[in-house]
Amino acid sequence: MNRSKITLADIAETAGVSPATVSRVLNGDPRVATDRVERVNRAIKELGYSPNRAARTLVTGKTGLVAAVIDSNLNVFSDPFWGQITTGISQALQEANFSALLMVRPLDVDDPSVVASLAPGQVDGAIFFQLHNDDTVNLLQDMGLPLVVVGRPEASSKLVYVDSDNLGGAVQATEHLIARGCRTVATVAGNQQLSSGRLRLEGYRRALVDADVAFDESLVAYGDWTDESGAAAMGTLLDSRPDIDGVFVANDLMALGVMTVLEQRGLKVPDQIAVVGFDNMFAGRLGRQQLTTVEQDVQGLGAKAASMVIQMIDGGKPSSVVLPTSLIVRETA
Amino acid sequence: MNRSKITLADIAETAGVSPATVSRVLNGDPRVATDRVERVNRAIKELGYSPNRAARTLVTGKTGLVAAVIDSNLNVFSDPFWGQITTGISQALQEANFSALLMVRPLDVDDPSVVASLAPGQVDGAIFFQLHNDDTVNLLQDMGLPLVVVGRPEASSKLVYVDSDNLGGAVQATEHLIARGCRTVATVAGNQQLSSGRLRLEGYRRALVDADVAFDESLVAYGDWTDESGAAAMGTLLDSRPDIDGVFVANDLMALGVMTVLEQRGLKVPDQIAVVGFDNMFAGRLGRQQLTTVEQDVQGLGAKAASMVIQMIDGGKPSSVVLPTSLIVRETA
DNA sequence: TCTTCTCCTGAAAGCGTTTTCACGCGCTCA
DNA sequence: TGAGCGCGTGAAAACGCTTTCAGGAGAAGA
Repeated sequence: MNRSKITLADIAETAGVSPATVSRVLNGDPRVATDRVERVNRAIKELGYSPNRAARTLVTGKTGLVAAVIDSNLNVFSDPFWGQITTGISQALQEANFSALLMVRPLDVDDPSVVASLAPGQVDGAIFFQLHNDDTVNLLQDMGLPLVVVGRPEASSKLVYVDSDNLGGAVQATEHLIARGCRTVATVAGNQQLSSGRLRLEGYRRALVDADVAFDESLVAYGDWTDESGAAAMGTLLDSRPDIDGVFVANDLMALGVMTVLEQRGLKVPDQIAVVGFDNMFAGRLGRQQLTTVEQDVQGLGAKAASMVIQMIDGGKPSSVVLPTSLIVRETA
Repeated sequence: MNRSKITLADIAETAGVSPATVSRVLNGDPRVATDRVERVNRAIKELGYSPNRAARTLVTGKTGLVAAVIDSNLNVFSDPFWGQITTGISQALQEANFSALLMVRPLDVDDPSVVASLAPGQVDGAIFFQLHNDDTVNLLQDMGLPLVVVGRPEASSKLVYVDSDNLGGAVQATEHLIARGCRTVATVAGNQQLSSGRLRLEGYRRALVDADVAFDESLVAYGDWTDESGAAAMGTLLDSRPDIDGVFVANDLMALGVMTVLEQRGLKVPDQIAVVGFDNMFAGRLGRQQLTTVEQDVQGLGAKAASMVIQMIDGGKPSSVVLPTSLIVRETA
């Protein structure tokens, strides 16, 4: 049970070879004679040895660590996707023998601590989540840190990102509503501080324009992604525009609120008013129906981000990626 | 911009002192003359130096890392709490100058890789999430790894854990139903593989017994935490026992399904049937009402786990903790 | 047979810190 | 005034690994 201190030297001794040889075996150097490889591996297994990361890092300069950085000012906390994304990241990193370092920090203040934690030599790369401002990230990039952003940075930014096709998904959703015959299509938009919120609204607008329908401000209401805010937004919308016969809701949680309001007002879904959500968060029914929604591959988002960062660490220059979304037609539209 | 290689030796040189002195300043050794401290700090700022973790780890033997380990066989992924817990952990660790290492791995197979990643010297401590089997964890504990479990391990286990008061919360919820006059209280239980599922069911049972109501198997249906399964369970329940006038649902997502079914069947909530959930996941309305539910402090759970692990790293022997839950009475019961 | 390669191996340097140890200095206390 | 003390400092060893370098043993070529 005293695994306390088994070093490479120990196993060199019991295997009767030099430390250098052990190191070579560990790193798969093909030049070592097979019988020695055998002896070394046996010794490793026997003594239950595992190499000391710190020592290895010290000489190679590679930490084997990739940081996943979340702006704590952002409430991604309660987002159910957060778990899936981190899972995607963690597993993809793991397969490439990296570990994920989790950092939930305020990014907007000029906090030197986050920069220090990510300075060269501390981690090999980093993945940032949808940020308010890019300053810190740009600084780190200039310092030579391989990094990718999950979500969409400012258009002018040079940052490499990976994102779901929020725009395309919103277009699909809205087109679907138009195609099924809705004449007055409204939207409950999400937080416009976030690129996902902006793009889903823009997709709605674009689909309308493409269908030669004028964009009408009075058909847009804003929520903050919560079910509550969705309900409130839908209420406002209906009060001013009772003629609405279709609504694209920027996420499923708000759609939950929307469905509730529609039921309270006795509006039949989808006959009187059709509803499309975004996220595919609920497998089951919302009110009387199953929600038609846009699905995104959240775990894939994380995995992609991880593989891109690894690519950059290996000296590659991957370009930004937008992952496709797909419309899942169920009962509400 | 060439932060590439600034070492302690560099700043020793520009400050005109020995490396040893710089190290002492870095570690707040009080014995260094104030003017030298001043000189050193100036040099540090000037050169933008930050100490190399690996080198430090190598000599001190402390990594400054705490692993957060999740069984990937478990689908905590989609659990919205996962984000909050990790946030709690990450922030609490950060305050104590530790970093969180995220590991999503299969724990039930005899995977040596997870043990190797957590062997002494790789991390200072670990936090495990509700596990199916304790073998790996016990092994690591025997190897001297400071660790705490989030969730409830087997009763016989020696593991230190932190958990919400699932039992107490369920008792509260059920008592509330009884107190408001429900005569036939059913429950939609969660996954019985998980301690939370078992304890919430047990709490329901205990509250009944305490109120001198016989526990009746036909009033129990099982779901798997999803809204779909909640709806199915409630349907089954009502088919066999139309006399039910109150139901404790083991989580809010299933309660969402339950509410839908009740509405479909035209049952008035809470007059004909009262509903209490668990988790306080939805701020808004479910169907026509706002859900009465049991709230747990998820982020606090993570923070507590982190502080306990730190305590253990510092040589302490914290005992297990059960965090209180509270009943939030709204409209459905 | 003697050189020249090739192949495998070990010795040793070095990665950037912390920490022990010893030293010199200026005091205080007999 | 001399012994002793505490304090601040630097030299150097150590942490566990990788990697360069050089050497020894054969094999191949002359």
